[in-house]
Amino acid sequence: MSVFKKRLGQYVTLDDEEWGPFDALDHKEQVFLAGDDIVRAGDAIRHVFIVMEGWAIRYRLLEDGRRQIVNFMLPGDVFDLQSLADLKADHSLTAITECKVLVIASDVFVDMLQCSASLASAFWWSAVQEESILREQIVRIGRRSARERIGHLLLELQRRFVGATGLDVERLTVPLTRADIADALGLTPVHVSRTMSAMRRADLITEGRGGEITIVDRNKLARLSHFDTDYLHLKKLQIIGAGRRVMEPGEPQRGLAD
Amino acid sequence: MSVFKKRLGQYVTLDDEEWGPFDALDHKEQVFLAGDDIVRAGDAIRHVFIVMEGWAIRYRLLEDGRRQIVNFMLPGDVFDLQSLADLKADHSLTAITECKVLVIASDVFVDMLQCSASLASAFWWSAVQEESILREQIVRIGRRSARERIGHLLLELQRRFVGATGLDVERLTVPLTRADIADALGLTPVHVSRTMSAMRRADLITEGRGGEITIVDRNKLARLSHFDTDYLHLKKLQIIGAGRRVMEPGEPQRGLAD
DNA sequence: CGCACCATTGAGTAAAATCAACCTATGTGG
DNA sequence: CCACATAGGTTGATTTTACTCAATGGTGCG
Repeated sequence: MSVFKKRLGQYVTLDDEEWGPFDALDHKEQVFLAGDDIVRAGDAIRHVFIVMEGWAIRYRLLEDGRRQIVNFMLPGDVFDLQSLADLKADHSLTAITECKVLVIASDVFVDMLQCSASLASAFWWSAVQEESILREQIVRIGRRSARERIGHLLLELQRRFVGATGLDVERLTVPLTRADIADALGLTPVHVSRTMSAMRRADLITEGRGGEITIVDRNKLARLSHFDTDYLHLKKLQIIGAGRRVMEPGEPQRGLAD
Repeated sequence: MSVFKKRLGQYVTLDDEEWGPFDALDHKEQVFLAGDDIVRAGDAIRHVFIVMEGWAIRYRLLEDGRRQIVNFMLPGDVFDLQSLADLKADHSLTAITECKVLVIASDVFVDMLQCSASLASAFWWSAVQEESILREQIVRIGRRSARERIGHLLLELQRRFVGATGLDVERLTVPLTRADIADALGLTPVHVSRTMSAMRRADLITEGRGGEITIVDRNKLARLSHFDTDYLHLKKLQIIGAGRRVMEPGEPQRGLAD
């Protein structure tokens, strides 16, 4: 099953028939190399994109070169549903690793939403989750210390990655430079470097070759970063892997760092 | 005409017939006093709200009492379209002045959207604009100095207020304490006070009785704060008042601080 | 009047930024 | 295979920005 269906599956469970109108969509698949722009600020957007593989960033550049990364697009993420409103992009989207992306014309996409209430509901959840992630990003930057910001972001990325792939990995390969993390969290690369060094010394994370970050003790890091998954609006937890439990919809969820 | 229709009118122009399904909606009107909660974090949301009068804030509280205001709800603003996805609120909404609010059951609202493409498009724009305002808030907090943040926020609030009321006011009555501004911008009240004093001394703003803030030179403040209205996605400018010009849809817009 | 709430101001401190040097991998061309 | 360039990460010294703590004063209200 595609990462995309797995991701939406975190909110609703659709059977093959319900996926029908989606599977029948006229679409193309496009590959972007690391560094390629997917959407440029000012572009008229006429397509909906779904990330199948790779990571991308959504960011704004200020006149003087400062950059703010607004959020990260991971496998399974959908953007820009805002294109349905026929507007110009107010920010840019760039692949930071090689990305495989599904591209669907906005009008075709709208037709699909109108003919299937269950698909519309699933995509609506996706849009709501994205907005919720933006709000959490505001809280993270506005009211947390550097260490809390970094820990919180790592936990979010890890949790979102698990949601899309179903793989319960503590060891996440994060293709982000110190500058990327800094521009996402409102810090400088130097300070990110120092803070992450301190986090390594405090046994919160370890780092290996090529951006591989391991969260040593998820609960401890979650406590220190005040991370709580509520804002991701996950209705159930479906994890595939050795010795993992599978939760049913409706089963109450632990609040912290699951 | 209601502030609400005026606000959506910034994006689309609908005639009486097109507004029909909206006017026919079963709704109630509710008044909240300053300090009243409109939505509490954890509540199941089953209603769409439209602010007719007054100001409200959307915010999250951290465990240790820190507060982050995510955004401000002004007359004409619609929330929570996220209720259409049947989720629990991950944040709270509180009136900061007396608010008159239209309350519509989510399912009734969805029915209306489905029977009118032009209304659906108008509300979709409203949701897109809200998300765009969130992204700009991230940029503001993440990559701007205290003075830039305050100037930028004041300009946004002024512009949004003009959009909803049609009154081109330089003198905006902002019902916000220093603590509110601080919690919105990731600062402390003390620093907000100091920075705004400096802004008064620099003739960027003046302040009168009861939170009345006048933007002395909008263009100068916009330049200093790097404020640009693009992210508000306004298609046309309709201003009522002495000696004001009225722009037609399609007419190009100036980028700065209009 | 006395209380509550808010804004302001001063003094000292802390967190993060800046500037700059240096180190390590990786990749390139001779 | 080595010389060199590039990009990213780290570390030290110093400065800046914003925070903290604390006192003071105004305003509105019962």
